Amino acid sequence: MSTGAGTGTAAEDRVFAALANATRREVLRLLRERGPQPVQVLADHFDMRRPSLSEHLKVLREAGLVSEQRSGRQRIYRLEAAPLAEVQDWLHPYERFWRDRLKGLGDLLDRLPDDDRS
Amino acid sequence: MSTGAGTGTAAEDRVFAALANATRREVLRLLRERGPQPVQVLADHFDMRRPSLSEHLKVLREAGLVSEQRSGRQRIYRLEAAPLAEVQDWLHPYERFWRDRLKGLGDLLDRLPDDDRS
DNA sequence: TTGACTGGTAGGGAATCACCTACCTATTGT
DNA sequence: ACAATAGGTAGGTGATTCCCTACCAGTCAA
Repeated sequence: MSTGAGTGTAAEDRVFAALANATRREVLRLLRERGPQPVQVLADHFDMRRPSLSEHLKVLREAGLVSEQRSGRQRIYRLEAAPLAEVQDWLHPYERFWRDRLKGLGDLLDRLPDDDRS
Repeated sequence: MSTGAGTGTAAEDRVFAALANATRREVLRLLRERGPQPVQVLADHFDMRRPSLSEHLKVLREAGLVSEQRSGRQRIYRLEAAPLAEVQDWLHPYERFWRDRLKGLGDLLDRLPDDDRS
């Protein structure tokens, strides 16, 4: 609980809300695939005015998904993946549901709670 | 790509949008921990009128995250975890970013694109 | 210092969201 | 048939989202 990871609070909410928008997910993909980039380069990929992208970047920043580093008059945005690790943590308890289902015994487990063994 | 998984389309959008709401995430948790349940039992856990919960269930249904099975006058909702597997697939290419960062060589990788090796 | 450039903030508008109160349908029990 | 129960749909409202057009602040180059 050092970083407040996976507690199900406001931080979690901000991350999921940030990921709810396709433009913002695309920004994350660009930063992942092309490395850190200034705003304008990012903006070239979208059919959208720059101020709108700036607001998306703000949402991502407040969710901790990107960081900015000033370099002259540019702001270089960089992917910060740590909150995505928390999403994976959130996802983890669901994993056996799709795994088990693939093995064909999902129906049995679906009818059973899982908190007995937690 | 058989089920249209992870293509970055409307289906993906519906799943992320569904997960953006804390009430809906809580519904998923309840279905996971307690197994399939009728609407009313789910509704007891929320400070919200039943019609509102019904709409949340509709969003979850249209995202493929729950299914309903009619049993008399009840509707039993069940967790459908397959779309969450797609979220995990979406998450996967980001994984090395938080892993590598933990090892202290994140800065190097952050500055490099990753699509060369894809 | 003036002008170009980068990128954020202010404020507004249309659309969507999340809730509500009615109301409707279907099923079950008497 | 009638009343009660389960749960969805209709329609309305305030808040939030996502976009826009100005406009402002900081940096660099002449």
